[in-house]
Amino acid sequence: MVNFEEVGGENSKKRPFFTQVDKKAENCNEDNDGCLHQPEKKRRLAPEQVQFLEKSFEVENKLEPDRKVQLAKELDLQPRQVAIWFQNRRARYKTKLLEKDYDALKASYDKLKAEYDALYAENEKLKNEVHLLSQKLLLGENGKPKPEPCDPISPLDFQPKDPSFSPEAASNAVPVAAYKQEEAASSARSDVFDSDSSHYTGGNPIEPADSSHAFEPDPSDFSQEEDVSFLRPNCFPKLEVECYDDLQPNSCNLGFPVQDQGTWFWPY
DNA sequence: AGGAACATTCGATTTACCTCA
DNA sequence: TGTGAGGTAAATCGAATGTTC
Repeated sequence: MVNFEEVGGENSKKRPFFTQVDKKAENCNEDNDGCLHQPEKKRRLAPEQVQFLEKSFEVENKLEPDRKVQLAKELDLQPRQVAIWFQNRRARYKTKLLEKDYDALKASYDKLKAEYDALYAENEKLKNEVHLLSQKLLLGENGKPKPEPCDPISPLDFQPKDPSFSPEAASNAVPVAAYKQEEAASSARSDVFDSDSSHYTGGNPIEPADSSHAFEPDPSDFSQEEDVSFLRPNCFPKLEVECYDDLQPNSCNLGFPVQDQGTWFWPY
C-alpha cells in the first residue's frame, strides 16, 4: 500500500492543498447562502494528491471500498472524489492504450503497404518486359519469315518447375486451338504459376490460398472457352501472337488494375 | 426462481479551471 | 490587460451489471 507521507514528503505535512473543506467552512462562516445554495467550486487536486493517487493507481487500478476510504482519509478527500478520480484515470489509461494500439496497427499497415508497393512495382516491370517481348515477336513475324518454333522462352526455362512437362510436348509446339483443349486436360501446367507459392491451391489458380473465399469467381465462368485465356499466367509458355490478340489490357489480373484488387472487398 | 432495492462501474457528456495567443 | 479558444481534469448522468434479501 502506498503511503501518502512517503509520496508527499514535507509538503504533505503542510498540506497546503487541503483547502476544499477549509474554504467551504470559511464560506459557511462568511455567508450561509454560499454554503446552502452554491455547490462547491471545482478545484483541481494538488500535485501531491495526484502523485499519491497515481502511485496507488499503479499498484492497482481498481478501487476496493476499503482502499477508497483509506485513500480518502489519507488525502483528506471525500471517498466519492477518490472514486471519481480512479474512474477518470481508468478512462485516460484506456485512451492511452487505444492510442498505442493504433500506432502499432498503423506501423504494421505501413510496413505491409511498403511491401505491396514494392511487389506492385516489380509486377509492373515484369509486365513491361512481357510487352516488349511481344512487340519484338510481332516485328519478327511481320518483317521476316516466322522463326520456328515461335517460342522465345526456352522450354528449359520452365521445364524443371513442371513435373508433367515433357520435351516432346514442348517441341510439338501446340497450336493455340489445341492449346485450349490441352489447358483443360492438364492443370499441371499451371505449376508454372508459382507452384511453390502458398497461393497456389492446385485447382483454380486465382483462388486465394486461404479459405476466406473473398475472391472466388463463379466456376461457371471457367467453362466458357473464350475466357480461359486468363488462366495462363503471362500466357507462358506458349508466347504466341494469338495469345496476345485476345489479351485484355490486364488480362492476367482479370482486367482490373492490381491496386484495385486489393481493395475490392474492403468497404473503405 | 424471480423480482425489488441498492451499490458499483462505465461511457458519454458537462462544467470549471487553466494556459496561451 | 482583457478576452476568447482550446485543452484538461473534476464531476454528473444514465445505462448496465452484480449482489443481497
